[in-house]
Amino acid sequence: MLRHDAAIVPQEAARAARSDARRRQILGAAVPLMERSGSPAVSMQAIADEAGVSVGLIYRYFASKQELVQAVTEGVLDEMRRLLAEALEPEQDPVRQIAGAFAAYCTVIREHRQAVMLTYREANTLGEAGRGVVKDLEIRTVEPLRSAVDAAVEQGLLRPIDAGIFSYDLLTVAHSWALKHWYFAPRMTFEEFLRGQTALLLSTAILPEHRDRYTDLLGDLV
Amino acid sequence: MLRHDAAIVPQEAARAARSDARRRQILGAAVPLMERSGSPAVSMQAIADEAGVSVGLIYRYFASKQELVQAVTEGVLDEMRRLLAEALEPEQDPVRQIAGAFAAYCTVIREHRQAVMLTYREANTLGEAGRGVVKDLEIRTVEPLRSAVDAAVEQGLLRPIDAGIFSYDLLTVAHSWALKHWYFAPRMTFEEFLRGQTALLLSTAILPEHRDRYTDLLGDLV
Amino acid sequence: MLRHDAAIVPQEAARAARSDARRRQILGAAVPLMERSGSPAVSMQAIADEAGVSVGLIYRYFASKQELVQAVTEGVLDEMRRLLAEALEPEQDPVRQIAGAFAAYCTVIREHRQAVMLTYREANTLGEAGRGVVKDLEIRTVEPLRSAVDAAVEQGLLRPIDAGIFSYDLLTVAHSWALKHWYFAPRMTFEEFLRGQTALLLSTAILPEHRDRYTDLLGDLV
Amino acid sequence: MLRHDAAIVPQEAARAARSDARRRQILGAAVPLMERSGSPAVSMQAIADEAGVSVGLIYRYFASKQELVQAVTEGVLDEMRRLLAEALEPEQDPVRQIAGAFAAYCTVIREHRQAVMLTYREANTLGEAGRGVVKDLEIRTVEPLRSAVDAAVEQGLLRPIDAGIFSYDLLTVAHSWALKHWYFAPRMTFEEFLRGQTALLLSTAILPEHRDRYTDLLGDLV
DNA sequence: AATGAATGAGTGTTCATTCAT
DNA sequence: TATGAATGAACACTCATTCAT
Repeated sequence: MLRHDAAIVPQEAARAARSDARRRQILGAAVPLMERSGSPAVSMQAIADEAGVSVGLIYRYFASKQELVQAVTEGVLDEMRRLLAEALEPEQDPVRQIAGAFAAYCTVIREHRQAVMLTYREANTLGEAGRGVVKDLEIRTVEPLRSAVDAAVEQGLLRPIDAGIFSYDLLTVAHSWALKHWYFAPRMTFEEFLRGQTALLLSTAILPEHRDRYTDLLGDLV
Repeated sequence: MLRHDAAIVPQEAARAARSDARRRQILGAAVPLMERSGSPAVSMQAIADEAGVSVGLIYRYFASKQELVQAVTEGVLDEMRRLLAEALEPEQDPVRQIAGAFAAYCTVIREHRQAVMLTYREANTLGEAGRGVVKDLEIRTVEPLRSAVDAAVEQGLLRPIDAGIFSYDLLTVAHSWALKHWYFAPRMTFEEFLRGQTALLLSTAILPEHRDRYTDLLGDLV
Repeated sequence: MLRHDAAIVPQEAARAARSDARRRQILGAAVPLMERSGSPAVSMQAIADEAGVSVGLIYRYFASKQELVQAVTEGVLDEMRRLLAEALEPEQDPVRQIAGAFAAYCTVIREHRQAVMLTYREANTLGEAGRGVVKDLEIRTVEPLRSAVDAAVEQGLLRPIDAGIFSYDLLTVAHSWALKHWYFAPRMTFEEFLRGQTALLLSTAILPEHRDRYTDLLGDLV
Repeated sequence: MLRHDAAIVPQEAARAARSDARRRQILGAAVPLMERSGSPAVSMQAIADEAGVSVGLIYRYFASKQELVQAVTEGVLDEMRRLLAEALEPEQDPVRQIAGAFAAYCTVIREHRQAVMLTYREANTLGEAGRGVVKDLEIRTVEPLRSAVDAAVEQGLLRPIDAGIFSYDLLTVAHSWALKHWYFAPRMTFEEFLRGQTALLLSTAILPEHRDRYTDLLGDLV
């Protein structure tokens, strides 16, 4: 019996691995297409062609187009969250943690503008369940930022602002490099955007008596 | 000849007026449908039914669905701009002008959440030309805010912040009541959102020596 | 107002007439195809081609394939009923009425073997509602036969047989010229089938004292 | 060589036995599915799942779905024939043989209504060859009935009726408990159906001078 | 100016069949 | 022998667009 199991289990593991690879292959084809044109404009045939598989095979891995769109959106959001978590650098000072996280967000968003726009576009076409997942993922994404803000307030570095509002504003403004790219990009470089927004938003929050410690972040707005 | 002209011109004017009424009738049917479901999910037949006209007639006023979607989007944006302009109250103090404009934006957005989301959704499906119009309209929308910021900086009430960035951040944050409604709405009332955001964003910018004059706007964050 | 109505009503009547003609055109194409191959084997495209219209147009007149199949089946059954009613000759003697109706049934069935088989095949693929209509039509079809049997029993010409069973047996046996055509056709002519079955089934029922009056129907079986 | 053969032959027999078991396993899964829904509505995957084998394996035993449908139909017909042969009780009197066979037919049909309907439905979708087998099986099925009728006629118990017609009518009427179940079932019990039809059909055929011997069969219709 | 019948290309989805393992 | 992943043609159905009236 043990031998039997020993023979079976790796076989099943191999199958699961192949199956996972297929899913990734299909999603990998679908993501850029949907980033470019939005899910309604992308046909299953186009995805199949891009992935180099047949239409029928997609339906072996995703029950419907709706489910595929859902998986694409969640995948993109999860990837964003992962990248953001990864981009965070360890930092003792909570204010510098906030600034670092904001910079990390902006940098990742700069590299994945299409992905950000996809999440805004598709979030509304998803069903109720799908929307729930999207929300959860976004809240988990903001989490590091939020806890840094909480810590900074607790340590008396920031005014007693609402961490929920402030961290979401930071995320929203970071997203605006993608959503309002046509506005910002012709007017400033990404670095100027990042520096300007950091100064603008942080100068809000830092208590006057601690500003001197963050002149590098606040620039002209000390 | 003169008489002829005299007879024709009003006739043409009447025709133009009727034509305009038809356009508005069709757009008036299309807007709520597309706000609810997004343009790809709304068929020309559905719009015709809603408007009480035939499909064929729509094509007499809009060359294609694409063009109708464009007109819907522009119409919504223009309506937003108009409403915002209208909501602005005359105000001498530029800082209070900013606060007033932001409050006006938020209030209008609160009443037209679907419209805001439509502009984000459709903006990316429009062609290059369409996108240009959208951008122009948005810039014209921010204009009152921007010039108030400029004036406030000039009068030495605000730090020397970039008016372009700051006014766009204000717009973006106002939009977030629509875009992130699922996040904010369960956590606070609209009034709390408005008061909190106003204090948060303005406290950034107002120079310390002038803060006392705006304690009503800054709340706990003076 | 009257003049207005006078202008409108014929217009609508004309439209209804055209619409009816279209329905008939589509059904006229669908019926022989489905008689030949059964509804699942006939594609909407094939029906459209046969009718010389586009697929889309079919859906203007029938909401779904299911509904079209239903209409085809009902149409065939109704046509059968109509033909049978038409083939009935006025006849005083109820026994001769029965024989005449049976002969009429067989004759119509002989000309529409495919149609009979279609009704047997499709009846089971129809939904509950559809099945109801089929049953009603069949019961209405047997009605003339049934009332003739009732009359004959009442007048003491037949034994006290169950008219419901007997008339349905007559229908079933008439159908068997279509359903078991491969069996009967090589063994006898249609006339032999008709004469044989009439004698066989009627000799059952006629009371001995009246048999002499029907020697022409009973043949060797008097 | 002999030893080789001796080793091979049982091996081949074992293989054939296994192969037969597989066929039965697959058919056993396909029959109820197709009885319920008709062959076009049953996918090969569904049959494989029901049988607990893979799709591929089905194709090792049946060259195509068509062939499987054929085998299912033949299997059902053959099973019907077997059951009917089995249900026949030894009986000296040919008239009682006829009545017994008819009762046996009706009883088996009552238990296998779906199977009967399947044979009517599928018979027309089979190819020419398939139809041939179906016919042969049906003729073999009627055979006991037919020879009983022949014997009864020869012994002077029945009028000189055509045994081919009469035995087929008996089969057809027996089938009508399945085909017209919606009509008969709400109007009478199965026992009433059987008794009524037996009396009705036999009273046709039995010569007057012998009727007294069969009052139990003829009921009111003696 | 206005209608809506008509088109047909295109969509998402299914499923009989094959074949590498 | 047995699997089930993979194929792709076919299906029912939709809808932007046209055009005779």
